[in-house]
Amino acid sequence: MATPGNVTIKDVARVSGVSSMTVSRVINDSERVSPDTRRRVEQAIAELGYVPSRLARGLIRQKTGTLALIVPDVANPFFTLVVRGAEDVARRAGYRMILCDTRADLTIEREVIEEMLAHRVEGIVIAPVSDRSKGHLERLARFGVQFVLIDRTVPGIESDVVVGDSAGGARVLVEHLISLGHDRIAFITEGNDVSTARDRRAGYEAALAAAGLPLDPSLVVRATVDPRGGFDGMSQLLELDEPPTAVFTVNNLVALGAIEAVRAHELEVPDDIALVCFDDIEYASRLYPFLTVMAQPAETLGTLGTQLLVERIEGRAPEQRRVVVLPAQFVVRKSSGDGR
Amino acid sequence: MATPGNVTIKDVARVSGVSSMTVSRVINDSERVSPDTRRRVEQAIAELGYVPSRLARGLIRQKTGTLALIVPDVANPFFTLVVRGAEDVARRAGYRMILCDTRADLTIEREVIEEMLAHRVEGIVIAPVSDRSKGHLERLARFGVQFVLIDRTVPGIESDVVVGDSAGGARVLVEHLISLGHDRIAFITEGNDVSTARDRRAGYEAALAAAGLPLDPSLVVRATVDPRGGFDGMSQLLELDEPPTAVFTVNNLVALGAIEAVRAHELEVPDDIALVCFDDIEYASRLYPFLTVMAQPAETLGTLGTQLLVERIEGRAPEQRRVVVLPAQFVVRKSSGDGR
DNA sequence: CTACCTTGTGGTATCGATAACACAGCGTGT
DNA sequence: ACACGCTGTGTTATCGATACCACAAGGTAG
Repeated sequence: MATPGNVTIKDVARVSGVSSMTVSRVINDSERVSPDTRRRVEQAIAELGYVPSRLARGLIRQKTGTLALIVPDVANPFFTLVVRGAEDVARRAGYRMILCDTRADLTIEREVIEEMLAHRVEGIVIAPVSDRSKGHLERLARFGVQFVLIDRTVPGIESDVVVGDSAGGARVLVEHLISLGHDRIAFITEGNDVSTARDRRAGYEAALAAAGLPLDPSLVVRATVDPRGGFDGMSQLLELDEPPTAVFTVNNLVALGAIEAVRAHELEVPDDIALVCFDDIEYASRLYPFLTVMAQPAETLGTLGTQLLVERIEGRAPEQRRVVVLPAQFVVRKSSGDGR
Repeated sequence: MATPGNVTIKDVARVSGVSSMTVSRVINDSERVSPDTRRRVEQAIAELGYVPSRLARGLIRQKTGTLALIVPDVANPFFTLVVRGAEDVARRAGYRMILCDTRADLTIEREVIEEMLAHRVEGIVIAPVSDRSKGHLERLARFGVQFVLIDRTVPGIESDVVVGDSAGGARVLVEHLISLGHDRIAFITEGNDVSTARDRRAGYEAALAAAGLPLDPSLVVRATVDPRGGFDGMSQLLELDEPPTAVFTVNNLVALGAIEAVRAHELEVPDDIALVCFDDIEYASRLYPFLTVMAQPAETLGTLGTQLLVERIEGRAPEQRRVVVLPAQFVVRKSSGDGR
């Protein structure tokens, strides 16, 4: 049997005895079609299993109905929720969503952005790798493709933005540790060229300063944002002459690795080291409500980011850029301990 | 400044003083272009920021370089890994991947499949909602779109398939419970129209039969495959006159809910109820290695499924369908207890 | 009865790329 | 010197849809 993959509007036209323009009108629910004709055309469509090509339509209409979502790590439970939210809003708004995982690699990010330009996506929701993504983003702007930054800002890029309150959240977490009596509090973070890391560091420093605690540079260690980085970072801290009594990690995955390092040193969280971090791990917390976290509304970052994007694409957005800072939720569990 | 979004091959041709065919040849690395011409064209491309449209190219070439991945729940850590694997292989093979989340809803599945047909994706990797997806899949086949089933088979659909060993894995899990002395072992599962549920049930029954244990229908309860379903299912079991002493759940999310139900009844896993399930939860297990699971190679399902698909699209696959059953890894942790 | 509008439909150009073919210019073997 | 082949380039048709304009048939106003 013939594959209907190559059934075109002309085939439908021939079978139903009208021109392709009329078929097009039926497909697009345009007014000017007599009920009788419409019926005949619809029947032909059903018979032939015709599906209009979005390629051809996109080419002539100059819009594809496709968006892209670019994140650094889909397997991070935080971004997984972002993905779900974004995908859902896109579908409801009548758009398809292409997912790209950059693996936090600037080169891959550049490549996927080029790909998305070639695909003529109408807009992009992106959690950029770092400030160094600026070049790619400027290229997007020059190309005339709308985009919304989520989770991370990039200095010099004036697009719509949806982020969590990193500075405020970090401050609350660290103040919590201080209130429990800690005065040597470390921070395991990633490079300062990622806005969330920068902002969380600012919150960390602000909390220390407000409490009159000194800022000890040896307590701020830099790591990759995955369990391995957390492991290495925590190991480094534990080997200091005067190790910290509490640690704040820049995100959930780093915290997991950090805990593993603590255990590897035959110590325990929170008894020997108190721990707090950004971002919850939904399913882990259900099983074992252990980590004291600043839980960001991940799914909302995805949904809201996509909504702002769609509004802008459809010209329903104000000219002014919109910067949304979503509050995070402070969830106290065991890992921060009961104090010293 | 003009947005280069509408820079076409003709603009490049004009600027570099050649015909668009020559530009096309440069873009496609075809041989027959003099070094000098090539240089001029490349410079014009750079100057104008030209990016060839995949729409136009796809239309004329009759291929889009796009695949689709359709899963029932991207937020399930199992499928998250599938997504990562699939996305990665697709990118390396030079394809883009559109992600669709059906939320285990047959209607949404039908819609997204139609969308993907309209997009003229070259192939689809799909974890179908259930056996009732058969109609959609037949439509795909008739349309001439290649697809590979992952995680779940569908009776009557003879495509390439990559699944985990559900029957074998289930049997091992239940035998483990039996070896620990349990003889009232329950199974919380989903509808029998999902192949994994069916196969795991077969494994469950086989293990009981092999041990000479009776099959008590009241110990097999049906639930939705999420924590809520697990909670409800376990609650139902705990309220039996003679509750089970051990429970096998059809997947990880169901297990989480089941545990919550046990706790809600002021009982404990594994002391009061032993628990085993399919599918690990990577980050949860790192934090708290608690669940005894049959860990499927989720990322491999994604990578291998996509590889098979690409091979088939590119005509490098044998005519014969390929059915790959990947072994799962049995990981004993605490939730199954030390026996009675 | 004529001018004009509305309705339903068709014809043709077009979106941006490539396939298929054509062809000019030059080198080469005999 | 001629047929032939190769190199580099251009011309035209085409992919599948829609925009835009044209137009016939019938209704309505004056």
